[in-house]
Amino acid sequence: MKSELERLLREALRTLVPAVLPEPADESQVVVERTRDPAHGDFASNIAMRLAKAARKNPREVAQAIVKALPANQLVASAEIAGAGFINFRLAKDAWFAALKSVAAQGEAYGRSEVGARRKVMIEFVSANPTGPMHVGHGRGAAYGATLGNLLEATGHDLYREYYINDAGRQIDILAVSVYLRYLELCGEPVAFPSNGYKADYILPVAKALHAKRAEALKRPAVDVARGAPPDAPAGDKDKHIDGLIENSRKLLGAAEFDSIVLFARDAMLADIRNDLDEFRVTFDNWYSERELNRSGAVDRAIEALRKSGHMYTRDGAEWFKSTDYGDDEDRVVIRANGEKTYFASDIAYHYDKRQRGHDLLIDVWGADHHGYVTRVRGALQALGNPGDCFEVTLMQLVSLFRGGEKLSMGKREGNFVTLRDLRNEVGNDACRFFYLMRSHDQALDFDLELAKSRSNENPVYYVQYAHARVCSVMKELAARGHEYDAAAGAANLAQLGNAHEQAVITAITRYPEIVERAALDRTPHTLVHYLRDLANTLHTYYNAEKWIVEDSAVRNARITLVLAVQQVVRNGLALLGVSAPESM
RNA sequence: GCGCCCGUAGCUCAGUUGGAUAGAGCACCUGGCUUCGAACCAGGUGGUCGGGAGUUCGAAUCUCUCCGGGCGCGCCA
Repeated sequence: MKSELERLLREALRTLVPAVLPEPADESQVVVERTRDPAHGDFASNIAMRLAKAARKNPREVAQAIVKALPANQLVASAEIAGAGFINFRLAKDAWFAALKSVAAQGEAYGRSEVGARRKVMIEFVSANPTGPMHVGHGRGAAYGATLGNLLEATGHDLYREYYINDAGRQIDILAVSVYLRYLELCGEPVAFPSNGYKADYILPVAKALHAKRAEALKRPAVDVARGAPPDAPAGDKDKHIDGLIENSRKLLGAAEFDSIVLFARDAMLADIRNDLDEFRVTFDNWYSERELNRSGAVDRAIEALRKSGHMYTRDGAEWFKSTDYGDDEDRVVIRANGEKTYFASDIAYHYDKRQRGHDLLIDVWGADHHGYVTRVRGALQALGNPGDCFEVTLMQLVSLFRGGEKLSMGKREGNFVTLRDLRNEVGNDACRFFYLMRSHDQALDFDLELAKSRSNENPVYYVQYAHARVCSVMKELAARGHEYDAAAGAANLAQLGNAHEQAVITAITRYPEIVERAALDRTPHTLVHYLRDLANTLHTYYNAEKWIVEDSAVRNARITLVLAVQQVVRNGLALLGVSAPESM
């Protein structure tokens, strides 16, 4: 539910519409919105224009009829026509004070709602390949997904957060063989390292741990490992080199033993990722393994179900999903001519499985470079009998790193990328999350390390946090001067709040529930960030304009009530963002 | 070539289910601490909303077209 104020106003207008118009009116035409500029009124509505359009009437006459019919009451103090079809409402003070009191009454729950109607939503995000540490691009998805999750939870959705582990297929084999080759070096059996293997520093500790655990048990002659996989393979044939090494290793060790290296390497990478995310205040209800998905037979079952749907066919020895039936540019291979299943097959099964587990809405947070996959995954879900709108993807645009204005190229294999952990250590978790969330997800993000580090004091996160700390500070000062805050007296004397600054503050506070709702439903956490900045601004302005700790106890308690409400909202908002609300800075 | 994202103040960005005079931050200029923390506040300079055409009472927002930038178009994952 939106704010109480809007609900009441909407209701009042809804009863009016039939009185103004003889024809029954569509409820969607009852539009009540906040004005950007409070000078226009507390609420504004362009209902007159919409109704006039629907009924082919003169907008001005409609507006006049509405204003005339709307009785001045406890809610609305005045209504006037302004602009093209706008009606500006001035709300009665009682309405404002009721809203203000509800902040104190609800505390941490202020801003929460049930618009989600307990809909079961799964959000899957990050899902970085466990082939190395997370980089700054993953950090954006992590911050976004975690906060969107918080928002959905706060708005009454039954939320489930999941991380999909890509631990099947070629990439994880390459990780394993990279670790194994380093392990062989430690055994005194060096093998020429493939150019497209993972040769970054983080591989070595894993190899050492493996060596510590298994000693020389996995040692095989270098010549055998390298046999038929010449490192001098011609350019463009890099894959042959590493594929040969993988195949030889698997043969020499046996499939089970090679798999144990795969799992060992995977778990080491996952432990690091998990720890990184924990520190970044990003948590999941479940970590779902692609490997297990395969093992359980879920992939085969999904493919079988897809065959029965009649949207599969064979061509050139491969099996294809007819995704063009669902708006894709071309059909997609599910089972290759060599009998192996594609990554797409896993994805079909995984998303099918999510639905089978009872989630109504699947939200995936992907990098924008995967946008081409949305249609085919949705198509597969539809072919399997699901509604198309049960699947939603938020695409995160690229994060580019700059150092002193110079763009850094990043390659995971080479390991010359800046990790999320490095970034967090340099900038801090709070600033990091705030910075990631400041921009719309479909806006490319340029992250300048020098700027983020050297000027972290100018990061807007401090501006918002300062508002919170400032109220804490005033409360300390209040006690130091021998006053005690009397909440009952504050609530009883809200009528003392009347100046323009106080009105602006109250207006900002009452907008909060609407902001949270919109941010959740539109999947736009950045709007909450901007709101908090605005809210902090109104508080700082108020602080500089008026003394809060005054001799008159009625005024003093009323003002303290107001600023404590702001503090509560700041705290609630920052909590959704995963940013701390410090008592002092 | 096709698909998606973007183009708004000097810089970084909000605003885009069509609505009032297009807004912030940074930078720049002016002013405010013997008075609850100046990590703050007040005021000011700064705009062909990439160009053009269209739709209508009304377009930064919708349509078309052109220009510029990014990403993706595999029987890889």
